[in-house]
Amino acid sequence: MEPEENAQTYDPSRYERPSVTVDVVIFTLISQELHVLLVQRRRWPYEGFWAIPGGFINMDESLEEAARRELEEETGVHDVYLEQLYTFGDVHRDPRTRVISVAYIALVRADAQKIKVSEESTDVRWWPVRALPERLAFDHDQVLAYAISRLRSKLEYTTLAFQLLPELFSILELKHIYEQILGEKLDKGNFYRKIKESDLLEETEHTREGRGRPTRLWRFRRDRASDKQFVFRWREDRIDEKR
Amino acid sequence: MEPEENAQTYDPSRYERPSVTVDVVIFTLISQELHVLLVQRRRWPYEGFWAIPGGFINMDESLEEAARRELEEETGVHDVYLEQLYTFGDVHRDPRTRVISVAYIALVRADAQKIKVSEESTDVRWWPVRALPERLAFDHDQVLAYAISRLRSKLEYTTLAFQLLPELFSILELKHIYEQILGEKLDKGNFYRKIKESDLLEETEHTREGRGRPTRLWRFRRDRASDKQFVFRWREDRIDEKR
DNA sequence: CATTAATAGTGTATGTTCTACACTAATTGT
DNA sequence: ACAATTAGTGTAGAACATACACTATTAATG
Repeated sequence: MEPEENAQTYDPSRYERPSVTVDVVIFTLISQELHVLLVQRRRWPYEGFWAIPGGFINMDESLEEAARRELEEETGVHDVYLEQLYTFGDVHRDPRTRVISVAYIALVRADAQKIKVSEESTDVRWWPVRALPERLAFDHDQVLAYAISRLRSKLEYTTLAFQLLPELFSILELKHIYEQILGEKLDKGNFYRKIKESDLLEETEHTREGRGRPTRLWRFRRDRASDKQFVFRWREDRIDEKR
Repeated sequence: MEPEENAQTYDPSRYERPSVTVDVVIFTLISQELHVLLVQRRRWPYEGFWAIPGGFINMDESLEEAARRELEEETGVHDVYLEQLYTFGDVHRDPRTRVISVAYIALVRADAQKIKVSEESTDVRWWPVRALPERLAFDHDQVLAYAISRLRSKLEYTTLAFQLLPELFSILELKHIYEQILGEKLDKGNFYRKIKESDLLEETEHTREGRGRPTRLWRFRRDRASDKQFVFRWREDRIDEKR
């Protein structure tokens, strides 16, 4: 922000500039498993390799606007959770030219599976995080690994988990997600108490009927918790183990 | 990373490019108080305003290399803690042209006060975080606020505070740093107990004599805690306020 | 040599939160 | 009626946090 300005007038053309792209790591939950959206490259470099979707930034849009645009181009979905992850800028990460990539994480709701990823199309696919392609294009292995680790740790002390759930869900489903992510069983009674105290859920009239008492469905109250704010956390000491 | 490539050959010049700068928010402790290094602008825009030091990225250096270069240019110091903070890219944050800034945080050790900031020079100064200039240049108020908040929250679950301390320090000095950054008084007794339990400190034979009982000096045990790992935390509920 | 000032701790009562587990309640299909 | 399933409540004990009073050690000062 304070370049060596020796000239009287600022002349940006004096400086050679890198390209700037925005890449978006898009997560969703498909049948209780975490998936990520990848696209297959059709030309050099890394032809045939899978890559994180992204594109050049336009001069008239902010970084986040660019990320949302990419996201909507790829999935047709808007109104999703979006967060800046990290900026990758190694000199030779793209063999064509100097490219700096601002990476974002997006969480797409499970019920928003209207996602326009056609089954036939071979070049855009949801990949389960547990079984990813061997080697991604560019430095995208690194980007994706970082995105996953960030997601895991943030799920433990933010309300991010709600962003992955469908609009309506039961408390036991919510508990199940937490158990999946934390890798341990949680006490049912304590879970009910905590989630109620947190005041994060809004009761709905909807139920889902089955064998026994109908499942009551709830909705996440966005107004009660911006994602910047901690509200709900399990096993505080687990926070210890990361970052 | 996957621009719309319709041409057979990739031609980067088709895209108009933003400038990319790296800004470094440099913190240190001066007489037990947290300070940040700012530079005063000498020309339009924001002439006379204080700004976070930074500069354009060169085509042959990575982001982190650029940050280290800036850091050394400003302070003459290397071997410091450096961490990427966030990338700021609003369209009109710089009135001259489109500028995207990758911001870093640097923590400079207190005993490294060989820092070449001359007292006479009016245009580079350490500012106490408790008494910053009213309004910084560009969006640097926002950048600095974010840096401080990140520093605060990371302090609570990492061993970052030790990066600010000299090689040898007393327990009360350590407590003082925590108080500075957290902005609240801590209980002496509880502090002693916790820091002892944590097993993070190594006793040394050194003391510093003064009026009363000599101050015992300690050393941080790097082996016991990488900064990625939680080890020491105060007031867990404060974690709420971040990210 | 007593006093003072500073660091370096210990003790403990009280309150808050976590944890485990037993228990009750509601609703529906069979 | 009863089995199955979701939906809770109650509670004792453990663990942890907080506040504050107290003791101990050492060296400079007069």
